[in-house]
Amino acid sequence: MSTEGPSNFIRDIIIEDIKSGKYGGRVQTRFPPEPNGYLHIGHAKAICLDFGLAAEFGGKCNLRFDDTNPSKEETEYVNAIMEDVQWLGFQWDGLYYASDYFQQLYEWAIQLITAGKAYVCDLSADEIRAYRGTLTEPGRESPYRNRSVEENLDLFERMKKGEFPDGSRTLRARIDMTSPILNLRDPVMYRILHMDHHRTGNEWCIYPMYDYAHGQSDSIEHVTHSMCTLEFENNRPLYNWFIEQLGIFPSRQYEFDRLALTHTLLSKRKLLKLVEERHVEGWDDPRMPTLSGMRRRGYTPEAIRNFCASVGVSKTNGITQLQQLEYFLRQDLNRIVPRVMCVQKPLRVVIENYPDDLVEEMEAINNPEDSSAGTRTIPFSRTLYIEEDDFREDPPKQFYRLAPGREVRLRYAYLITCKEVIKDSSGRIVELRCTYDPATRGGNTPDGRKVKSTIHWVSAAHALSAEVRLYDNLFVKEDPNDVAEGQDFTANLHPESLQVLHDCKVEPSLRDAAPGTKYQFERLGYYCVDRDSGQRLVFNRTIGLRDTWAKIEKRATTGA
RNA sequence: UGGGGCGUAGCCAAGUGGUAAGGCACCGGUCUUUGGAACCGGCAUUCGUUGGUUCGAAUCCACCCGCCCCAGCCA
Repeated sequence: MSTEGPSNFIRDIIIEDIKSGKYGGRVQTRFPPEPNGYLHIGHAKAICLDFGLAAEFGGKCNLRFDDTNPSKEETEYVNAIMEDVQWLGFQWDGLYYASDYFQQLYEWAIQLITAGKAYVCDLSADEIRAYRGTLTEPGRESPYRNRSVEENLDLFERMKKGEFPDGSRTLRARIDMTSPILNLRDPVMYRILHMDHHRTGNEWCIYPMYDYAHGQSDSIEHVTHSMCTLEFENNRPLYNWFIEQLGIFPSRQYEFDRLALTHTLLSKRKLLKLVEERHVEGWDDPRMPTLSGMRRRGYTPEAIRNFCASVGVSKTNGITQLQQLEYFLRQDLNRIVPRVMCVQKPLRVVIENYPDDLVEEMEAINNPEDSSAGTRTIPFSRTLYIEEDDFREDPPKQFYRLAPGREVRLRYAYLITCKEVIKDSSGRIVELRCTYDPATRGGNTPDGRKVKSTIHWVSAAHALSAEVRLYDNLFVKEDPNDVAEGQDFTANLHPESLQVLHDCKVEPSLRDAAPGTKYQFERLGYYCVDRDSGQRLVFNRTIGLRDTWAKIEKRATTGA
């Protein structure tokens, strides 16, 4: 057991519990998603906590699907969730479903009815709401609250048998209609729903509510520490009430703050709207904050886990800046991903004094952060492509890339000097005529001369064409929900969150790059091969490199 | 005077009576065949406010202010 390193209040509680011998030093947690949608980065924080704490203290963590509402749940989501949890790097001990417990829950309901702690109520949904009272006024007791145990037992059994239509009756806990805690004002335990369930089919037509299922499910699994997000603080009294009335294993619930990120939406309802209204291409669109979207974008599980660890666990409603996530992404990618050259916006360069028929293989380092990654060779020839942004006919101050008369280094190749700029009839620069210094092969300068810039390139005759998809934040504003009256978050959608470049040039070593493979395009950023890639190469930009020049240039144009 | 939570730097966050960790961002600098990475340095006399207790308060007490959650037969 480790008690070193950054802690948090839940971890501290666990350490205390182990020390005091509560639960015999055992730690059992669970991650309990409802299979009604895809997992996103917010869930990743919960997963890291649930699985991470169990692992740290030699405990176990179950994956339990909270599938108590058949109207929203599907097997497709169950499978996607399992895939995402494993991709993130975690393996559950037990795999369970709340629906596994339907029979036990039903028997416990009968036990509560028998004890006079639950009753069948014939009030409609509207009536129940009216009887519940308000935040400041107490509720009123249902006229059905004092039915006899026998009648309740009979009615509940008939509810189960399917004798009544949806919505006609509910089973309610008999607690206190005047409680200041709204959840305790005779909460509904069961509702009638004649609907197929993704696992139990038509076996049941009454389904337990979250509050009646969750705590008992934890208890059945002997969960010691049940973590959930802050909005469930209000449910804790009820969670405890059922466990106490039933006299079952005392699981305890602890609430922590939900993850929130700038420029990002993490509400299943809103993400669903983005998908349905085709603002994105699907749940795994690389701009989505879903784990499947992030995976396709090129995120690594390690980066996400490190990020989750960095934001900590507390009870404050904070909004973490996206840059913090991006930092951990770059950090991980930087040390594991091979470098390669890609020219996104090609500008032709002809080396006038380089032999027309010569092709040299230049040796390049695959990953300067990892010497075991070795080297590869890249063909060099007379006609090349360089990045359009790496040349300025009239270079501004502090721009030290290529310009007329200026010398720069071609990465791993030669030093070249720009002699002439060729334009088309419209004045657009179409080609640069340069000369190279044969003594600088590999980019070395035997005379010790310095050049201020090294730029990337690709041999025109050897380059492969590729499509590159550049992604930006899906939302322009930090808070996507910050909109004018009458608008919704879609008003904040970034019109250029996806930009497709169709004729990028990549070095030939990328010919057979398989989908999912990650690279750093030198000086540009991190990219990965999209699943759309085939005979035609398609890359997703995961994240750009930090760009100091862009910052300088922006500062200059903004007029600082 | 409904209940439950939370306020420490631009953001996240340690800290639980002994004189404000760390990370992101930002700003300098070193180094560099990626304007990347790495490295060095800077960045809260003050912890929502106001009082009080104390030799000593972000930590204890009181009041006030602000924000979040709860009135689904959703989870």
